[in-house]
Amino acid sequence: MVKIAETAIAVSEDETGAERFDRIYCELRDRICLLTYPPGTVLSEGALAKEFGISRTPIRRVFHRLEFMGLVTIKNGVGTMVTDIDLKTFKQIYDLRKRLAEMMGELSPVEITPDHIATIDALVNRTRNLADKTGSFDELALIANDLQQLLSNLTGNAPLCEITELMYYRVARIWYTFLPQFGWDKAHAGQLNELEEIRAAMVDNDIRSVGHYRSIDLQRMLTLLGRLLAEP
Amino acid sequence: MVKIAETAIAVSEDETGAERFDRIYCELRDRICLLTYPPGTVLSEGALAKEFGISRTPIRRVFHRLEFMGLVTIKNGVGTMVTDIDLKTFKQIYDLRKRLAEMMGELSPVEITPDHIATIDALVNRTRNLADKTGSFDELALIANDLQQLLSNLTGNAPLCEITELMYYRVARIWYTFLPQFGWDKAHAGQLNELEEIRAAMVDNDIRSVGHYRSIDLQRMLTLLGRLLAEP
DNA sequence: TAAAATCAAGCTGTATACAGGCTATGCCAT
DNA sequence: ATGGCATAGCCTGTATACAGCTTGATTTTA
Repeated sequence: MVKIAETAIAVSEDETGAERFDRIYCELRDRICLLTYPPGTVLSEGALAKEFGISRTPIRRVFHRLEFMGLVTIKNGVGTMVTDIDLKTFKQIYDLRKRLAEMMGELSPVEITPDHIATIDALVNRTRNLADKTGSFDELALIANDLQQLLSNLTGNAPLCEITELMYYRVARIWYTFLPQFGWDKAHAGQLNELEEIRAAMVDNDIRSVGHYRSIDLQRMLTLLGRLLAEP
Repeated sequence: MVKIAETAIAVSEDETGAERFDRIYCELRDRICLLTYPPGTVLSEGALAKEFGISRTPIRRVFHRLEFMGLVTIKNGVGTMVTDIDLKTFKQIYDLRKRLAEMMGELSPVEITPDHIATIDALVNRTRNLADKTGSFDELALIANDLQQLLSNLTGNAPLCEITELMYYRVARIWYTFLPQFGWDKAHAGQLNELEEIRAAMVDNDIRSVGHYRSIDLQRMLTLLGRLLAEP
């Protein structure tokens, strides 16, 4: 979760080692994706160890995972730096994600349950409630994260889930960077539209269409981005 | 194997930390993929640390990477065990690899250079030389590894390379397990055929066909496997 | 005899001290 | 004044001792 305060509160007494690892990993990942740590930020093992009240060892493990996810670069003697993604790679990943989204409906799709519908309904409502809260890009990003997680669960092909998630988090903050440039109304309307389209497809138990809409939305992002880069 | 002796010799004096990490990582990965460590094998940090003449710390880092690659499972208090892949997951990954192979020719394909041709020629020759060396499944597997690496370099889409490689190594040993059941002649002829088809496509600078042939070969493997499982 | 509790041995997880690498600052020589 | 160099301070990398967990054998008890 994403809010730091909440996370701190949520720490249970009898937390196991793996749980703590996941908690800290998600925490740092979200800080990077929400630009709390913008690209170029130097993360110190020692400082974070002190913040979380543990030693450097588990923090190092989290760092190595973040490095594997492509979110940081670890350099001996220098530090651990939040990566910056160039536009070329960004486009490549979006191309890839478009294809992966379409696969979602084709490789081992799962039956859609009322739980799934309830989840997407909640996301639609959260987004609707943001209609007049101009500039709530953070909340928009959190909804996008949850949508990604929901869509991940719509295929029984576990490796495809993994890969989709990997690519999502690798570019999430770049998307977040450009969000304000689209303007609040456009960004909000776009996301609401995608959510409603996906919801409709889910109600019809038509996962192929879900993937199709997702793919269209990724293409839309690429088009918008290209226009933004051409204008100035 | 990756013979231990050779590896030991190959260690240069001024090896950097990252280089040593890669060396040990590749070594253990290959031992797992070539079934030197069959599924279920328990790997001990202490034992391997002693073998490589270092402490447990860097070995642990390698273990965590292997876990991320899906090749081992680390359990606190128990040990680090080589994973076993069920057939369902195996099929899912092959389905995924088929799609990824086709993307190779579509997403940012690179220009094929004489170097690439030389590499594929060498692989074809190595395979031809195995014609009458019945049972050299190890060498066949090593050639397959090198082919995978070559194909990875035929797309400029780096994330696609990563993912393709990830999925390859995750099922490599399962493929290797079934190889003897196909019989030497069939296994050898199949691989030689794939290599020659891919070579021809590369000579024509037709990466799309390269991916297509690769995809066909993956499908052939799935079909053969299905037949094997149906017979007994 | 059988079931339950105990203990021992092995493993990974953590903390910590120390070694090694990088960088910037400041001094010294030119 | 400036270029080169030494050095201090930070960082990550490594080694190691210890804590915690799991499992299976052993002993105890009903």
